[in-house]
Amino acid sequence: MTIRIHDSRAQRTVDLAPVRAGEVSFYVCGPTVQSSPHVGHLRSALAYDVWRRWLEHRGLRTTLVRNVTDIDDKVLANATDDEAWFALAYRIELEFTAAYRAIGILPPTYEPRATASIPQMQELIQTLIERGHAYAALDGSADVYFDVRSWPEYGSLTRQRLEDLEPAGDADPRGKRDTRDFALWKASKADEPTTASWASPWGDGRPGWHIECSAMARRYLGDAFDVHGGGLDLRFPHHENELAQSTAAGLDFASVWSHNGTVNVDGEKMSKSLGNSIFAHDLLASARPIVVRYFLATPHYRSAIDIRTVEGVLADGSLAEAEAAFARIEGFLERAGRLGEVQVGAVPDAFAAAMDDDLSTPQAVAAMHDAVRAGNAAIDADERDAALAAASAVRGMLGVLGLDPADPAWGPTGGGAADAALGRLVETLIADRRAARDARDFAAADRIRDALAASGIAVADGKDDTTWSIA
RNA sequence: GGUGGGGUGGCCGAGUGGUCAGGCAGCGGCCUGCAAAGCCGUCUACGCGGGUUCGAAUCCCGUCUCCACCUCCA
Repeated sequence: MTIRIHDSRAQRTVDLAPVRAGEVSFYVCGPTVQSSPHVGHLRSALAYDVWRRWLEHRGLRTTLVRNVTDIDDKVLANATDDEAWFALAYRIELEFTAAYRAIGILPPTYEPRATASIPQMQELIQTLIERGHAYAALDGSADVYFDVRSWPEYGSLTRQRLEDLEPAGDADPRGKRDTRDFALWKASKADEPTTASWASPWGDGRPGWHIECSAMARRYLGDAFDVHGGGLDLRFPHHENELAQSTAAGLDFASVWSHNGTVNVDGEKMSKSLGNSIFAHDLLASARPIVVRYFLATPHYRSAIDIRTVEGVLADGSLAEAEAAFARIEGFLERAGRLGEVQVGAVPDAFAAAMDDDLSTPQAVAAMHDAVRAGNAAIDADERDAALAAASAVRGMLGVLGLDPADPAWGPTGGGAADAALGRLVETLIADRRAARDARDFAAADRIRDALAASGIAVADGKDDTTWSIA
């Protein structure tokens, strides 16, 4: 078994060769906790959650670090007199945690906050200065910049030549040797709260955006690790700068650079200026959480996902299609469940081969639908064993994808006095309808069915029994 | 201008040389008292123009076009 993964730096799909045998280490860029989570954040975290589940399924131990950037220009900008920057950051962090959990994303192995690794960042900066790749600002401020001209490999991740790049806009260029140099350490400014300032050898200040990831990846995963992941939009400048910092400091850093695709809405990139951002809250209000996960996990993790609405209604476009497709799978498991207990079975070879090949979930999901169809056909043909075998394979595949409806993560499936009362009521009506049908009084039978339908309850007549479900 | 990724049937979305992706929607059939669900069958494909090849969505050349990044962004 060889697992292949696409490396953005090499621009090709490579065999995954862990730095430490039997263990795969991931560093994934998490959010800057400045405003509520949107679909793009969910998609990115989900992509690496599925990676992790698959690798674990293959018997590899995984360590996944996903950071929380809790100090940043925007965090400071969004703070108010009533809500300090650290209070804002924590409130938003909790929103992220809730959104991740809602769609079944497992907590990372570690989830470090940037503010808890300031000494490690300073150590890295010091190393860069000593090696001649960073310098204190020329204007006497406490700023420290990375010297891009000192590092010939700068630009190698995104294959850009220095001359083609535009100036980095992260600080007053007067203190820079080159406008494309970027900040490692940012001097405290008069209008910034003292709580957002740390002492350093170069003066009070706070870390630049990129250094935190280099420092935390090293702290939790070591000088060399396997996969650095994140959204495609982070490739430049963020990942380019991370790579430059870490390698210029003498670290091996990540073996593979992985980038997940972005999320668009009706063909346009989500952005605040267009006013078309879809927040996790919107998505979860428009579809069941498990369907949201199905919707986000089914396309390949490197392709763009386009969320289509129907005249702006989120629930009616591609989410509705996902609901229909997933309901088909659930319906099969439900029918099979009436024949006997459905175990969590082994995944078919086609599914495993697809997942091994750079996590090709579209093909893996196709294999799952094939099993659903075969299982449904077996039910129709009264082949109980074949039906249950197909169902257990489907459960196995769903489990790996984090989509098993029976997983407690999706909440209790029924139970409670109200559910029990509803069940008895519906069963009574169904018995009445059965009596009417036996008497060939179809008008009465249809009245009962219509009444149930009007309450959102669908009935379906099988060969020997009638089942019902809440639509 | 630089870097990277696309253009596949009504819609979404796989597929790097030769049998089928898969889903949603449609149509026909089976099943049903009628439905629903399910199963079977089925239609419209590979941006355009050349080329290589016995054979191309898949390789080569040209061309049109869309998008992302280069500026905070998962």
